[in-house]
Amino acid sequence: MTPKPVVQRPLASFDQQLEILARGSVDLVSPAELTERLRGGRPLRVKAGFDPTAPDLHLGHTVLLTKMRQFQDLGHHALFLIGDFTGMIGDPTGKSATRPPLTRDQVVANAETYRQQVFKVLDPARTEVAFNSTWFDAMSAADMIRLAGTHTVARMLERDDFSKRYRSGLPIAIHEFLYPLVQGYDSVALRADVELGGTDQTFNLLMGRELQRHHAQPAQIVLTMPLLEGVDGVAKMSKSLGNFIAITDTPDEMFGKLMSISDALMWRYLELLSLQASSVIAGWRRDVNDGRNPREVKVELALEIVTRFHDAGAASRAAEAFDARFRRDELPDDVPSIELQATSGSIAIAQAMKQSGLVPSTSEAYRLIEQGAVRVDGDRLVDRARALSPGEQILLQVGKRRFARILIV
RNA sequence: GGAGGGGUUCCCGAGCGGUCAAAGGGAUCAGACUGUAAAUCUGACGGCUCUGCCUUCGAAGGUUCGAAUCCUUCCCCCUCCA
Repeated sequence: MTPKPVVQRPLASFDQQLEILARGSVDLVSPAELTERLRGGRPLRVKAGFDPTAPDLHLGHTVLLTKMRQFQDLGHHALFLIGDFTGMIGDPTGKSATRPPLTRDQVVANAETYRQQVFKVLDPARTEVAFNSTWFDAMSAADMIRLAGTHTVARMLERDDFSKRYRSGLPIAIHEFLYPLVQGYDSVALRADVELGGTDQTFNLLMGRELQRHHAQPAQIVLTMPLLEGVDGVAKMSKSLGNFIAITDTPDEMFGKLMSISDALMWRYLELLSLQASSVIAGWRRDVNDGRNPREVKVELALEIVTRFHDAGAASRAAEAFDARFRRDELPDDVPSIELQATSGSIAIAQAMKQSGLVPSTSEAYRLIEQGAVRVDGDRLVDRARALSPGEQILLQVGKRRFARILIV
């Protein structure tokens, strides 16, 4: 049987499409079903749910968005679902206490922030933003009970988190059992063909399949993506660990952070964040094996990501600024100028460092001076008692990244 | 309700009357080396008016020349039994 190429942008064979869509994924249930649905030629409805809190996205969140974008580039339709109703339950992770429900205004404000950030990755023309309160607010208590009646406690206890808690005698509130059902019902309401999620979502995603079957819909394909490691390469990227690259980071910050990741992590980032074809990335890998400096590949990655969240001009400027500063040891062009008052005739250098915000304490300042980390007008400072007099103007540098022009008045 | 164990500097974790600003590891910062990579080496890692002084070891009192270390009360965690 010859598939008719009726997908809107039939760039690739179905096998190639499958390869693109499965790239980086942990689980795909199932490849055969996905291929079959791709062959159907209809743009697929690809759903991913997002928490109505935490609208400050970092690259970890964009793994799913990037995957959605890959679907879009093959002609499919993204369903960006904001779980404002689900937020009342809070995903049962067992670690945090029940979250306080957000107000309507907060949800609306967060949704707007999402909109601004998310469309750096997604194609707005092929994206539908939905709120699950739309259908759940309209649901009666009787409807909810019917929904709850579709599954058993035993079935719910299959979920890893629930079974662990049950076994160790930790509490599971009744409403937590509703979470997978609610999320699964979203797929029914949206008539999702595919749902994307992190590996921690597997149970909930599979629940969608069952509920769709229950409602006489074809079961959605489930695609889970791994959690992205942070810039330290160890823990998952998270705001609280400080190992994140925010999508609102400035071009310079973003470029610099990407250049600082390890070579091993670079390949991971390319696989999960880059829209480059796998064949291109494989080529780079061969080049590096043949002796090409991995740094050059990292520059490609940094350029692509900065371009995505800012633009190509910003990316090349960031690359240039990075080279100037770290390869040619030039000064950054945004050195802050600070005026300091010499209250008693002069001001000690350690004091100036603290007051200008270059160090948190004078103790820290003295330590850094003793370690040779401080430069005044480009020369290493050795005299820890160096005093600055009114009228004096110096360029102060602490380590490789902290700079200030100080004027004493 | 009963029995026991514990709260130490960002995190883990030693110390159990003076030699303790407090071992060791992690994280972090700085220097060296580099591709601001990794790895490695070196050093630092409470504060200050900085070669000395001041404040920390759950909280408040007390004993002592001297307490993170002993006593009292209080607060909070954990384990076992009921």
